[in-house]
Amino acid sequence: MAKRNTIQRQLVIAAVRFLADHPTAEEVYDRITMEYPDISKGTVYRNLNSLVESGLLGKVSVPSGADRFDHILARHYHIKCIHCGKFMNVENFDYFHDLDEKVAAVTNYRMEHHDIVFSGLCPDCQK
Amino acid sequence: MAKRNTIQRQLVIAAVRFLADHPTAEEVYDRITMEYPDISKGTVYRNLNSLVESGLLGKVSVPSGADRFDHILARHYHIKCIHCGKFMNVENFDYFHDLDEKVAAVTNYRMEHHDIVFSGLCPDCQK
DNA sequence: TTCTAATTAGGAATTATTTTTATAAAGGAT
DNA sequence: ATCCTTTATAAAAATAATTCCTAATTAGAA
Repeated sequence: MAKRNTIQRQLVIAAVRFLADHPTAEEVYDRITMEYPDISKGTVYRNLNSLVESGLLGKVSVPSGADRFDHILARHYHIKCIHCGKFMNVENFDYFHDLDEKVAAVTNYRMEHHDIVFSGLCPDCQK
Repeated sequence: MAKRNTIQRQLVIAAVRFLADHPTAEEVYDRITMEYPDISKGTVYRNLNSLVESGLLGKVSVPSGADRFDHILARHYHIKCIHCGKFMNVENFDYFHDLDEKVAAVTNYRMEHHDIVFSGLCPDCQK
């Protein structure tokens, strides 16, 4: 039987798209409960992970923090400010499409993807 | 005042070196309690993070799992098997020393470092 | 449609991970 | 030795994520 397109599933994906900037599961939950207070946190977590498995959302593992979810599916990298914790996309920087292949050659893994997280001081925090 | 080199601190760093392959805080704690059962988990966490701040250990944020600690200080990348969860270093692959600089140029961050985690099927799990 | 079986949600509890807090103890400086 | 600061312990709290059971919902068959 196929995956069911429940109201909760729609709410989860809509919330991630609305929040846009890599919300955590908690932030997605908070957003949804504003208009649909009866959803349970377990449901949000379950749907987030299910949507990631289906390839409809991305998931980013963040240093010192909860996992974040991404509505942008095109491959890209992330950057985190070591002072204020701000987490965002690296814009104007090309994805290394051949990197997986290169590392596959030296590791003998069947490569799926790679993640890069940069850490540094954001312009605001440099002041 | 300088950092004190306590027994617990020595035990923590020795355990990470002994375990070698990116133990989690829990694994470090388990290892130490085999010979020194009175150490508390809070102490292990505190010392691990303190050693990371001092630059004596590395810390790696792992997709879907607890943070891992690394006794190798030379910059390198990591790879995780999406099937068995095995986590290891990428050997024979050069670190991109100029990558931080390039991304700093497009983001205006004062860059500190970057982490790359590859995900794929390890040779064993391909069978 | 209506029925049926499988999936999913709800709600709470549980597990996992990490940090904090309130003492107590210990090391270094004076 | 005395003072001051750092660190340890132990427990609790905070944070993050998953699991369990039952009831409700949904997709697809009839």
